[in-house]
This record gives sequence, C-alpha cells and structure tokens, in this order.
Amino acid sequence: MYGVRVSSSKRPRLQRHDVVEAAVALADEVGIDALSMRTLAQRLDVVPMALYKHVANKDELLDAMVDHVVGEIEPAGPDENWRHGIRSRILSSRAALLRHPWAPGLIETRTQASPVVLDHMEAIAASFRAGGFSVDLTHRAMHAIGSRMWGFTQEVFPTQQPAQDETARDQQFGEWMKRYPRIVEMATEIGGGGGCDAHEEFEFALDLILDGLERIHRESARADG
Amino acid sequence: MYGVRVSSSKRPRLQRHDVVEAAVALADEVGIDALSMRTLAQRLDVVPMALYKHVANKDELLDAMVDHVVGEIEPAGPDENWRHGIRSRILSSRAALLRHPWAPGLIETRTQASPVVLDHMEAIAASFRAGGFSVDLTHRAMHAIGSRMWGFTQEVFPTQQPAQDETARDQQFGEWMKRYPRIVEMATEIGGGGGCDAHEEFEFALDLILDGLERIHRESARADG
DNA sequence: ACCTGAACACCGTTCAAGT
DNA sequence: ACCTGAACACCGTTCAAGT
Repeated sequence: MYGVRVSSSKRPRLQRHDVVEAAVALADEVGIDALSMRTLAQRLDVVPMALYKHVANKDELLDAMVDHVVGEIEPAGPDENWRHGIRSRILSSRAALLRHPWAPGLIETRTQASPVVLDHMEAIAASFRAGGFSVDLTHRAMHAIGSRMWGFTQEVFPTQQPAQDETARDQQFGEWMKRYPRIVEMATEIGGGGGCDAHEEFEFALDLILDGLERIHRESARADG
Repeated sequence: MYGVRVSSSKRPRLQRHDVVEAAVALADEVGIDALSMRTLAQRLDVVPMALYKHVANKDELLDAMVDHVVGEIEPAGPDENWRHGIRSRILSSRAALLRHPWAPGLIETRTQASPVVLDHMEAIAASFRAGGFSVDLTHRAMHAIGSRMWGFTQEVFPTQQPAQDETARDQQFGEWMKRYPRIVEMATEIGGGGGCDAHEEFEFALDLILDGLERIHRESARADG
C-alpha cells in the first residue's frame, strides 16, 4: 500500500522474449515513433542500458519485433490447390499484421531478412512450384504479389482532414470538385461515407493478380504440352 | 584565397525553393536518414534556425521534397487509349522516382496528400474514366495499382550479404539450400548472377494488373450492353 | 564478473536576448 | 522588426566507475 512497490529483487530476470513482447505491446499502444529504448525501459521498470543485455541495438530489436509479428501468422495446412493455399496464407498473414499497424512499415525497411520472414516467402514460392509453375514464373509471381504477400498494400488515398468551420469546408470541397473531380467522385461513391472496405479492395486486387497468374500458367502449360 | 570566404552579405537571400532543392540533393547524396535540419543548414552555410523561416518544421520540408520529386514527372500527353496513357504515365513516374531512391519511402509515410500528389492520382483516375470505367471499377483499379502508380514496388527479396570466408559461405549456402530451396533456385536462376531485372519485373506486374482490369472492364461493358 | 549512472554526440524546436 | 545563439527535451549508445 501507499504505492510502495514490491522489492525489485522479486522481479524475475528479464528475458529477451519479455523485451520483444513488451516492445510489440508498447508499439501497439503508442505507435512505433514513440517507441524508444528509453520508453521501453521505463515500461519494463528497468534502466535503459539493461535492454542492451538482450538486444545488440535498436535495429536488432526492430528485427525481433518483425519476427514476433510474422510468427503470429497461422500457417494454413497444405492445400492441393496452389491458389487456395497461397490465398489463405496471405489472408492469414493479413489478419496477423492488422493487429499491429506499425508492422508493415517495419517489414519494408528491414534490410536483412530473418528466417521467419524467409519461411513465409519460401512457403508461398513452394506453393507456386507445387502447382506446376516454372522457376521463372514463380519468380515473377513473387514480384507481382510484392508486399501483398504480407497482407498489406500501401494506402494510396490520402486522409484529408476537413476544415474547421462549415463555410471553409464548403469552399474547400468546391475547389476539390473543380480540380480533382475523379478523386471526389470515388471518395463520395460508397454510401456517401467516403470510407471504403479496405478488406474487399484487398481481396479484389489479390484475386486480380492470382487470376492473371493462373491464366499465364495455363497458357504456358498448353504451349509446352 | 587562403580559403577566406566571400562576405556572407554577398550571398543571395535564401529562398524556400533553394532549401527544398538542397534537401533533395543532400538526400540523394547521403541518404534520407542522414538528412537533418542541422546537416542541411550546414550545407547551405546557414544557421539551423534560418531554415525555419522557409519551412514550418521538418515534416513540412519532407512534404516539399516529395512535391519536388513528383514535380519531375513528365506528364505524358493525352492518349486515346486509356491503357497506353496510364502505362506511360506510370513509367515516367518510375523514371523520376528512380533518381531519388529515398522518395518512395517518403511518399508512403506522408499523411497529407499535396496538390501535386493529387494531380498525379487525378490524372490516372481520369484516364480510367475516359476509357469508360465506372466510378466503382476506377476505385478498385486505383487500389489494385497501389504504390505502383508511383513506379515503385516494395522490394520483397532480401539483400543477403554473404559470409566473409569461403568455407563459412559454403556452409551458409548449404543451409539455405536445405531450408529455402525455392528461394535459392529463384535467386540463382538468372545467369547465375542472382540479380534480376527490376524494370522487367515491374513491367510484368504492371501489365498483369492492366490485363486483368481490361478484361473485367470488357466483360462488364458486355454485360451492360 | 556483473551492473549502471553519467556522459557523449547527436536530434528537432523554443525562446529570449541581441542588434 | 529581424536574426540567432543558447537552451530544452529528447534520442541511441559508450564507457568507466561502482559493487
């Protein structure tokens, strides 16, 4: 009571896993920009330098965070159909990454691929190959899927924050109508809300690419046979 | 002589444009991470605070840098064919962005779209609409293209740096062969070099998407007629 | 041998004191 | 009115001094 903390000697020794887990949780709460070695240490009730026992530097911590998130992907069981297998793996990847909005940005900036990341890519490539894709077409297919293999796409539509007072807002809208009519009609298209179902858009684009790949694969198979 | 500088009063007054241009050049040279308000000020032979006369803060500077790069895109003339028009605009966008490797990452992280950015998107959307695409299909098409509308794709293949000594490298390669056979065969596929033609891959994926859109568009037009 | 506080070399930005 | 140096509140990380 009186807010007196339990003796710190009672606290179990910090493990690398605890550090990474806390970092992921903190990033979820406050965003990746607010995650510093110092704020993380504070959260763990530890001196900043103590973290360096478990990670060589911040970059290694970020790598470990990516691994942690990618590790949450539930691998779908093997599927006879290459397309179903890849599709469900990607959607499961999407589900995992959606829980950690900062993860896509981190995956993109990592320079060294970790084993966990490579496992995911290997699994997708193996599905294509098992489906009869040539090495070359598999390679192209991986590029075509790109970051969508992680279940995210770069959001291209800006989140414009509306002006404060009503007249300024009307005026701004009028200007947009004149200069960006095609963007405005898209933004206002759906139920007037302007928001769009990101998941539906994701599946549409994914299927568009898989359709294309399937077609090319079929044609090249016919040409060979 | 003797390294004595010309009186600083001779230096023409700094303009916003100079600041942005110098920032772009500096980022090209030393990378975006090494670009700080302080290093930029030093490059311009000016006290850091002088920059704040021309940009409100660093974020606004980054916005301006994006605008500068996007402004380098040569808009292709209007094209009868929606597909040719969009394709050439995207390839011209790619050419501009390739000169500034840091630009994609910056475009992705900007939260507010600038007029220059919106102009680019508007032009592409307008091409779809002029080609007879419905508002809804245009919307989906924009999402499907995603960041490819700027001419870049997230690089998904890791740049693994090989081990130092030869035996360690052989051993590492052996492990990879066992664990990531599909990735290894893709990496070694082309001429043994392992490098792939990024531009060819880009065009392949772009055409894959445009093919798909063209097909859907044709089918929906037939259904309507 | 282990731990850690102070210190270093940076950031972006504020602000008051100078001209 | 304009400019700017010092200062503030942060960073990631080093390192030597403490136990």
